[in-house]
Amino acid sequence: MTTLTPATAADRTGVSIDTLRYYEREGLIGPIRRSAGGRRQYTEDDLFWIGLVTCFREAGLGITDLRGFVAILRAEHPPQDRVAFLRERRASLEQRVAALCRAMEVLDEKIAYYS
Amino acid sequence: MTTLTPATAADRTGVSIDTLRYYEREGLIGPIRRSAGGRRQYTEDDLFWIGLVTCFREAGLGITDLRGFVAILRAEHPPQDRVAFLRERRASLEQRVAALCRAMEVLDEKIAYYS
DNA sequence: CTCGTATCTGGAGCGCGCTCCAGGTCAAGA
DNA sequence: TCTTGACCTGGAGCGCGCTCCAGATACGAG
Repeated sequence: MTTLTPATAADRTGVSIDTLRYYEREGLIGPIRRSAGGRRQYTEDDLFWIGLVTCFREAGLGITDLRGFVAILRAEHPPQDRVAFLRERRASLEQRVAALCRAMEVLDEKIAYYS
Repeated sequence: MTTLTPATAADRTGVSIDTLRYYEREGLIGPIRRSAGGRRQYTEDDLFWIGLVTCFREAGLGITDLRGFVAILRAEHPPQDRVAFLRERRASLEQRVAALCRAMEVLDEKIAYYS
């Protein structure tokens, strides 16, 4: 199975090497497999997971939130706990969208005023 | 004209006194009128403006962004500049919404999977 | 084998957005 | 008048999310 160097993984994901190591330290990804000499070897699965993390980071979730997310998806929580957790997260994202929409309404109002 | 103490303004806006002073230092609000003794006297207009700032902060805009917003709305920029600026801001908010939607789609997928 | 580059680790540093603190001032009630 | 509490200022401190650094190690090219 082909693996990727940190540089390649960083390039493919758009996340810096330092940040990849930081995410790993924080338990958001990995632990990434190592070569005999200790160098990280990223797999395509790792990249996919990094993509998920990035997606949530871009949506504004904090590191702690993501740690919870990772824990839920990995650990042996009963399915209903997972669903409840995921719905909670979804609701908080909806609230963020609502806040954004309020701000956009204000902007639209100002735009209309100056147009 | 009736004015409000810092405590009341904080209470009415949901923004802490420290943060109100911080916003004022950063030029996001005010400058707030002072009493003879130097105490701040907030007006209803001030509260309205604080509400705007809060709205944008909740939408995730940074202090620097808001300073730009304030500058545009206050200063003598030509209307077309203002409109261009406001449209730019709106576009970046739309991108945030898009990022949130992507994250929500991932969540929905997981929710469906565990349901 | 040697060189040069990539990577490793632990820890320090940084920008943001507050938040808190010390030490002093103002003002309303007893 | 005296007390008490809200408020003032300047500046330090803090949590987050990286980002950078030093010094050591791995490893592919020549």
